[in-house]
Parts: sequence; C-alpha cells; structure tokens
Amino acid sequence: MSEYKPSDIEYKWQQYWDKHKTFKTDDSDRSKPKYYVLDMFPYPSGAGLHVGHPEGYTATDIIARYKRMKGFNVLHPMGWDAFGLPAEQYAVKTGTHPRTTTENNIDGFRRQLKSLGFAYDWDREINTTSPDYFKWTQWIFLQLYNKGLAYQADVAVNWCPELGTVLANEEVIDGKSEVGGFPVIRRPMRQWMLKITAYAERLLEDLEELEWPESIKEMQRNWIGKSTGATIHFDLENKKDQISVFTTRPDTLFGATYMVLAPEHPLVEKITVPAQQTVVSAYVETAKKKSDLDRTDLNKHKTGVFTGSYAINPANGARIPVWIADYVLISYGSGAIMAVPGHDERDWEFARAFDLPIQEVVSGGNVEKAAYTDTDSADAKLVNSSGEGVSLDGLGVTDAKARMIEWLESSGKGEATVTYKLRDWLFSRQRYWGEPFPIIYVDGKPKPLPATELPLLLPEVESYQPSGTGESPLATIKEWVETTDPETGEPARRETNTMPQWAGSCWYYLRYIDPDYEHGPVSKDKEAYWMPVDLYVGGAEHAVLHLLYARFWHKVLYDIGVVSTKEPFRQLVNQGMILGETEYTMYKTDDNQFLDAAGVDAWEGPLTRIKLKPEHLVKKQDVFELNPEELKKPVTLIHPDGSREESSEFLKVFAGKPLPYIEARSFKMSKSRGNVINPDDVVKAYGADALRLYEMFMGPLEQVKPWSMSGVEGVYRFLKRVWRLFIQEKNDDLNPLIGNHEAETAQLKALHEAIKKVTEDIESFKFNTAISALMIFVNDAYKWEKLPKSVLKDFLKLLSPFAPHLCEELWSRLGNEGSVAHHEWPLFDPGRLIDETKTYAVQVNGKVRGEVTVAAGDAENKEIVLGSAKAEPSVKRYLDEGQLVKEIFVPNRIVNFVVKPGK
RNA sequence: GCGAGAGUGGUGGAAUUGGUAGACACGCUAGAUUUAGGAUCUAGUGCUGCAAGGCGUGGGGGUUCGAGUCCCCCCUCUCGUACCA
Repeated sequence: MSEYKPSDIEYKWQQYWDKHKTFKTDDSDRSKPKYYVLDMFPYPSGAGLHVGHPEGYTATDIIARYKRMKGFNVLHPMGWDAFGLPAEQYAVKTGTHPRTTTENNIDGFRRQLKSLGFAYDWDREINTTSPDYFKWTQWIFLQLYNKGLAYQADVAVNWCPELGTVLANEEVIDGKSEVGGFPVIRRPMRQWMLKITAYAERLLEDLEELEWPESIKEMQRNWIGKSTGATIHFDLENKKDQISVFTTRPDTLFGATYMVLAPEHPLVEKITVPAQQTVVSAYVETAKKKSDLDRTDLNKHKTGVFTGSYAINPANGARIPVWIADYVLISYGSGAIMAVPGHDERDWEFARAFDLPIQEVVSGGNVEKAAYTDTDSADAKLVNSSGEGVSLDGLGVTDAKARMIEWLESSGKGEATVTYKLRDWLFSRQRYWGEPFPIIYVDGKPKPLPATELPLLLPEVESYQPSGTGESPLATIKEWVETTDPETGEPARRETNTMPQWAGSCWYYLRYIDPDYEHGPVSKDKEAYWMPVDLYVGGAEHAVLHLLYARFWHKVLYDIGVVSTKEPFRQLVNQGMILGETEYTMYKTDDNQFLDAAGVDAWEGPLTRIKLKPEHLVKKQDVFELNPEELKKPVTLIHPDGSREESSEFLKVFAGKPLPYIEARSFKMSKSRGNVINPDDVVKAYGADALRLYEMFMGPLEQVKPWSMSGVEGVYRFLKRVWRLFIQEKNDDLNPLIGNHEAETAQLKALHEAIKKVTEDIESFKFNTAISALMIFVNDAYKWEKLPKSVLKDFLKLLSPFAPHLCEELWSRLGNEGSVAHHEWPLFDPGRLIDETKTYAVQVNGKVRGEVTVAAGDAENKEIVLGSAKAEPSVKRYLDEGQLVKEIFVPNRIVNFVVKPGK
C-alpha cells in the first residue's frame, strides 16, 4: 500500500473499534458532564440504507466524537424500529415470517452502518420487536389504560372488502387500495384510542422551553390547533333539544342567520321534519360514502339540505333555519355551527348558494360582496347587535367577545370554551406484526393483564392472510384468542388488534439508557443522569406525529414518576432531504414542438422527455447552449409510455441553432426515476470517510440539496491530499518533512485558525464550513518546508470526527498509541492569531478603491491609518478630484472617505 | 387560501450579523509531468470591456458614509396544511 486506499484501512479500524469497544459508554463515571446525542432510529427496510440516513447519522457522529474529545460522557446509541407493514406484506406474499425478514434486514442495516464507521455503543442496540423491549411498550400501555387514557371507540377505518382487510392511509390511493386498486370504504370499527387531547394544553405550553426549529414548533402548534371562544346553546322551536355550537366569534351572535349540523350529528334524525326526510336521508347517505379527503377536495361548491326545523337565536330571539351540510365536520367543536354569513367566508358562500339572509354585525366591509372577517381594523365596530339582554353596538371585536361571553354565562346560554384541533390517537391496527395489547375480555368487558404476565408474545401463525372480517390475522388463531383470566381462571378472549408502529418509537430513547433493566422501562438512577436527550437529529417528516406522540408518552411517564423531565428532547435538528443529481430535460410533443416551462404546465397531451447530461451543455448568461464537442454523446429519450431510448443522433439537429427550453431541476430520489444513490456503491468507490465528508460538505445540514458525484470526488481528492501530506506514495514511508520541529508562528496561526473555525462550526452544526477550514489548513501546509508533528497531530484531531478511519491510520503512523478518539480536543489560543500588520480596505464614497497596511500597533491610531490611506495613490486620485467632506474610521474594520465631486 | 422558509457565479455553497461579495469545493481554460489517466502540480476563472473603468446578491423603492445583511412594495420557488367554525 502506498496511495490512499480507503478499502485497506477502513475495515481494519472498524474491527479495532469493535474489538476494543472504543465507543462503549461508561455509566458509572458520573464525574464528567453527560451528553446524550440521539438519531431517529431507522425502519430496517429490505432496500437498505439510502444516502439520507448517513446525513443525519454523520452529523450526530461528529458531535458525539467531538463531545467525547471535549471531555463529555457521551451516550450515542442505535437501534431498530422494526415492527411495521412492509415485513407483514412480504409475509402475506411469500409466507416468510416477518421476524425472519426483519432480522435479515437488521443484519443488513447494521453491516451498512458499521461500514460507515459510526461511533455507536453497539452494546446498547435495541429492537422494538424483541420481547424484552416490547414487554415495556405493553407495560406503558397498561399505565395509560390505568390512568384512563386508553379507551375504545367505534372509528371509521379504510375497509377494503375485496382484500378483506383494513388499510393504512398510505395504502389508499385515490380511494382505491394501493394493492390491486380495489374500492375502499369508510366503515366504523371498534378501535383503541389514546387520549392525547387530555395533554393538548401541556403539549402546547411546553414547546416554549424547547430548542427546536421554529418551523417545527409552529407545525406542532398548528396541529394542536388551540382556539378560544364560546359554546352557545340554541333552543329549538317546538322541541326540547338544544343545539350547542362552538364559535371563536361569539361577538357575531346577532349575525347568526341560520345553523348547520354535520350530517353525522346525532340530532339530525330527531329534528328533520317529515317533509324533508327523504332529501335529508339521501344527503346523509352520500356524505357517508365520501372520505374526509373527498370532502375537502370537493370544497369548491357548498352542498347542504334544510332539515325543516328552526332554532332560536338566544341574543335576539330570531327564528333561524337549521340545515345540514358536509362543510361542517362532526370531529371538530360540537359538530354544529351557528352560521354568520356576514363575517365568515364559508358561511357566506353557503348563504349565497342557498339564498339565506346575510346580516352585517361588524362594520367596515361590504357584506353584500364578501364576508368581512377583519377583527383588528379600527373600522371594525359592532353594529345591529342590540337585544333585550345585551348590546354590543359600538364595541370593538375584542371587547364585544368579552361582553357577549359575560352575558352568555350570566344568562346560562353559553360559556367560554377552548377547543383543540388535535384529536385522540387511533392506537390500534388490524395487523399481525405489532405489539399485542395486554388486554383480555372477560364477559365481553376489557380487562388489563397483570404486569407479571408481560411480555404477551405474538403467537406463531401459519398464514399471514387477512382474516377477511377486518380483524387482525390474530383473530383466526383460536388457541391464542381463547384464554383464561390469569387472576380468576375464568374463560377470556384476547384483544386481537395490535399496536401501531409509533408505539415502539415513542419511548426508545429511554431504553438505550438502560437496555437490560428488568424492573421497568428504565432505572431511575440512570434516567436521572442521562435525560433529557441533549440533541435529537432526524428527518422533518417526523415533525408532527412521532415527536408529538413521543412527547405525550413522556409526559404520562413523567406524571407517574418514571422520568424526571417534562420534555424528552431538549434540542432538535432536522436534516434536509438529499435530492438526486440535477437533471436537464427538454420536453417535446408528438408533433415535434418543444415546450417551455409554462407550456409544460399547460400541456395535457403526451410528452417525450429528453434527458441531457451536464456535459452536453454550456450556460451563457441565462440560456443553455450546446457544447459542440459533445454532440455525439447520447441523450436519453423517455417516451410517453415510459420506455427509454438512447439516441446519439438527437442533438445533431440543434447544431448551431438555438436550443429549446431546458429545465434544470433535482428530484427526490426514487426507484421509478432511477436516480437513487446507494451508499454501498459510494463506499466501494471512494470509502466511508469520503461519503461522510461529502454529505457534510454539500451544504447546511438542515437544507434540501442535490447529490453530485463530482462533489464526492472533490472531497475524495482532499482526503488523498491529506494522505500525501503524511505518507510518501512511492515507498509508503512517512513524509520526510515531518519531524519534531518547533512550530513556526505562521504554522501555529494556520493551526489555530482551523481550531477556532472547526470548533465553532461543529458547535453550531455548520459542518460544511468546518470542512472548508480544514481544506484551507491543508492547502497551507502543502507550502511548508517543515512539518512539525505537534501541529499535524492537532490537525488529525480536528479532522477525526469527520474522517475517523483515515485519522486513526495516520495517527498510528505518526507513532501514537491507541485511538485518536480518546484524546483531548485541541485548545484554541487566540494569542496565535495576532498579526504584525493590519490591512484596511479604503473606500471612497462607499466603494473600495485601495488598501493600506499598517503596523499592528498602529491599527487603532486614526491619524496614522487615515494618513497612509490618503497617501495611497489609488485613493489619492479621488481625493484630488473632489472635496473631502467626511472621514469614516472604524477601528479594525474600514476607512471610508466621503468626497463631493468638483473643487 | 393560510402558515413557515428560501432566492448570491456555469454548479454546491461562503460572507465575523451593517464594513473589501463570491471563502472552500465542483466545473471550465491554459501550461507542466506522465506509457496512460477520471492521477498529480502550477496559474487563471462573477459579468462586461483592449484598457481605465463600468455593472453585479430575484425585481422596484428607502434608511445609511457604507446594504447580500435593516425597512416598505412586488415576483418566483420549496416545505407544511387545508371547509377547524
């Protein structure tokens, strides 16, 4: 070996780390500050790792290695979120036990992760499907149950009669099953629900204390969707029942000219008059067939029918009609609204469509033309709002709301109310491959199993085919379903639903802390030391559900004393998606027209896409031109039917002619597009260190960015340069320039500039600029005539979190013992950056016209700096031509002369 | 529609938070070396101009000695969300 060959060194060091347990976390050492850095653990799919995984994993790995060198006790674990649909679907198809599939996939993932050199403590590996783990998932469910946070309800699910199974939302595409394209209908089934709504306020409030991206917090806030307003009770004419509505605009009660019930509202049947019975039932039937999605898709025009009944507006005694319409959702508020068409856009549209009266009660707009919803404007004053009990006329919206609520409460017609969009969590799946519920039914009543019965294992089955009834395949296993109550010996039936994939991922961060603990999910002592997670990195796709569910469980565990922190994840960072390489596309119609961007959008007929390679093109200003040398290189034609054709003739037509519009865009990686990058291939060609380095060098971690193979080559070249700085290619010896020389001032300056930049950038997750600082150092070092070992050692420490294999190798070649990972991070000394001179840019009227260099001691001396600046020929010219009116001197920053033209 | 974020060379991206725009890298050009190279080294590379210079951070205005950065208006793109009363 002589030149840099990652394949020769990477595996060697991975073995070394494994053997020496280099990254094992020592729980007993409490003298050091702790740092818990966590990755969102993967679902081990059959497809293996994609390049998005190593992005976040490398970032946390750098942080983990860095913090360890900084003297922290670091917890950096990995595991598998291994329950889930794909393994079960594969089982249905092939009969392979999902456990087998899962184990194979995990082996693949583990091998891939190890090949990237991540510094995990593999002794803490966990797997959500292992009984030792899901025992505690089940245990947590029992705690939820005992606290009254788990209940059963009939909830509509995606039922597919042809497949005889219930489908997850993602298995339903356009109302048809993804597999087979069979129709899917909404059908109520008994389901387990978790009362996350009971924690809505705390989930909202505690967001404040988290160091999370503002966008994610905002998404969670929107998801929780808190609204404050009032509940108002409307009497019905000639009936005893009342309709209660929730409104955020109680101030507009005088403008309520009709009411609307959701079609599913329980009162619909009661209040529909005989004459309207037929149309109402028909409408209710159609609404039932529409899924929630359909309803919102078709929100262009409003539909609804009159029930024939009237309600009384409590404010003014007006008799107002009660309608039903599917723009009112049963799942929000009370499933009924008071309609104020003057000041609500949806109500306005509905009123227009059905010719219902529109009453203005807030001035400032023209309710004949549109609903006036402004509440902040100074013009927005209540009008037409006086009744027997209360008058709001002349008040602003805020005051009017308060006055109205006061009156509603004192007169018993309503009360202040807070509602949330957040709905309870549908917690059961009709599947085999999930955690069984520790619940039995005795005489048809649910009863929790005692904790001593856990884990409740999945039975072995012969077939993974759906039961056909919508129940899980577990329902078909009689000997499992039929059991006895362990406490009384009475016959009992087991719950046949299983838990959703979210369950296992809701608390895994706790299990890493104490993976073998037998008396609970985690021991108190270790939990108190390690929690909260200091840094959590993962994809933004989990911004809402996973993070909200995990926070919810954590708060429950906090309430029952299992954990000591209110929130699980102190700091959160989302890595941005990695897109495929930029694609250059021309669009051609069947009659040989080429379309531009707008044309492509508008075009509905068949299109042939022509994929060009970057080397085909030269960009001049804003337009692409053909590179004349590359005309023979084939382009790929993708025909309307999806077939592909390589053509080396295609571009010749354009020789010397202007090119049509070429779209330059990157797309999400997908199998169908054929732009997926496999990390294994990259490792094979360039090594793990190059892959790690490239993924960090691409750009800011949080940002979406396109992959580029030549970018990988760039960092690979850098690693080779590092190698050659240390090792002579011709004989594999150490570079003879290396020795125990005393470091020169300039060398120390270069080193400490790198130390400063890399340290600061790692702390703020700016890995791309940290790497560029390391490159600058190497570019410098190549010019040196002597290479002091001490300087090179510090450099290796700086590079080691990014490219650990290479650094371990060079570290040992320099004659050091042990792993570089166990050494201290270099300390930055600002004294090393002091220059002997200071250079100022000199501006005239804000434009740089020259620079001056003064001795460092004179840098803050205004007279000296301005004096030499004025003498600078390129500056003097401008001073001579005009009249100097002002001198700006900002010490250590800039000099600027303001010069008026003419003498 | 609403909410959030972003627009900088041919490309990915820098810019100490108001102080020399384009660091670092890719690509490209020229040269050197090599049997050859997708290897390595040297120099150059925002646009425009022979040059002096001029122009340049999506567009238009403004504040300032000075604006990629601050303020106002507009355009485009990405992500999230969707009849939430």
